[in-house]
Amino acid sequence: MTEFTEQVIQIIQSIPPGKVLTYGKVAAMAGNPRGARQVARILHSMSASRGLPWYRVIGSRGTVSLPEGGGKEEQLYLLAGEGVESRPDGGIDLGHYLWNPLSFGEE
DNA sequence: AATGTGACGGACC
DNA sequence: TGGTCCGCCACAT
Repeated sequence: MTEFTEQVIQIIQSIPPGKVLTYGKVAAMAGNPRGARQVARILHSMSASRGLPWYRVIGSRGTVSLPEGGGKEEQLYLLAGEGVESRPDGGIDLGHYLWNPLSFGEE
């Protein structure tokens, strides 16, 4: 368990309902602006971990990376349940739902 | 030890 | 506006 991994998990758990973050943002906040793929890897690996709102993490353009039938619908459903409306094409309006961390930096 | 891959991102054409 | 290519990093073969 690296520090980066811990940070990523903390950050994801800190995302409030109704908001989302992109892989790149999470990676940057965790201290590695180039670690988007690692974030993805962690999510893929830790998705089993309960309490981890993996579905609040989406692509940099507000797109869900999961393929249809592979969890995409579930993710959109969960987000919709928190008020995050996705467009018919599955895209999400980042300008409206992207979480703007005011003061993150403890723990 | 070397090579290939991927829940990604950004630059280019 | 859309499709490709390249860079990054950890993990699996």
